[in-house]
Amino acid sequence: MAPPRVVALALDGLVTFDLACATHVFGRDDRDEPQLLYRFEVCAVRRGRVATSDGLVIAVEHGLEALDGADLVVVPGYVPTMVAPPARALASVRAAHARGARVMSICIGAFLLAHAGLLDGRRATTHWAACQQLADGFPAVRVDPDVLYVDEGDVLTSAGVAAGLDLCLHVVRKDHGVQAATEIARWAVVAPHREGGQAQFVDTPVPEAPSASLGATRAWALGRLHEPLDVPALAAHACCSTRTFARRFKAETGCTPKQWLLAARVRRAQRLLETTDLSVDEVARHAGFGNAAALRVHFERITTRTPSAYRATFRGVTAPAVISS
DNA sequence: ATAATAGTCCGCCAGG
DNA sequence: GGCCTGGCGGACTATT
Repeated sequence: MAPPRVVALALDGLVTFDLACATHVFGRDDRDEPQLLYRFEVCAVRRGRVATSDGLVIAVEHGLEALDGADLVVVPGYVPTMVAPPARALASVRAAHARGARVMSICIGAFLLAHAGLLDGRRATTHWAACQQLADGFPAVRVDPDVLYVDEGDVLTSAGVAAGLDLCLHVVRKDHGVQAATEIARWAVVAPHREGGQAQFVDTPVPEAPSASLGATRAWALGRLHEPLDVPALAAHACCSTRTFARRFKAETGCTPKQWLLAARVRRAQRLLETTDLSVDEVARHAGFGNAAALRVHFERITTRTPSAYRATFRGVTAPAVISS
């Protein structure tokens, strides 16, 4: 099976960083890779130079016809947002979507999807500072300002700037499994997984000194996911009450301790399904679930697949790789 | 598949 | 007064 073809649409006024997120995740050829995960191209309304909002000028090799063969269209942010992009660009993106391609936006790239009508009736997000404008300008869009990204299946949107990376990694995770996504994340030196539902505002987005944060407790928990961890145990490790622990945890990570733990356990299970032949029940126990039924509930909620379907999709198809964390 | 039980979350509030 | 902590009750969620 040929790797999915990813085409990013570079509009005038493009936010360079947004395009770079996609380039870095989908277009990398900077390490030994036994099989290419994606074919990646950049296109513009017409082949040639595109001026970015940052003052850089980039040379783009393809025109809109590149979208015709895309499996995934990536729309980076651009300014100004409320001016309708060229009709030909909108038509090409709409046509790609109608043909069955997935369409994703990074940051304020969501406005192009909105102008194209692809967000009507759908849940979507964008940079927190632009959410109000998106909601006002496009009343049919259900704007969620409190998440890092929204996956509506064929249409995906992400919040500001770096959340675009999270969405790109989310796509890799869905297409190629957690193992491949984790390896890319490690290469890019970003956190391997932030939940899409995580709040855009966390009180301490910049890491504090380790002694002041709960990072050590999270790391401790990741090392013993197979044990029956509960919130009192985590709080004890962090040397504070459960109430204070839960409050700090949410302030730092944007999600509650139990939900974080469940997500971490599902990720562990995903990796075991990809890399071992353990039965689903054994995987469940290794990942800290009491039995396969308990695993299934959360596995399906988070990945929208059953454990065995997940294994059938990914077992053996990801690049052989060093196991991390 | 369901219901009973145990665990989690969060607003509220008092105390330091 | 402003800020953080942690105990409590009741709604909600997970587990078996």
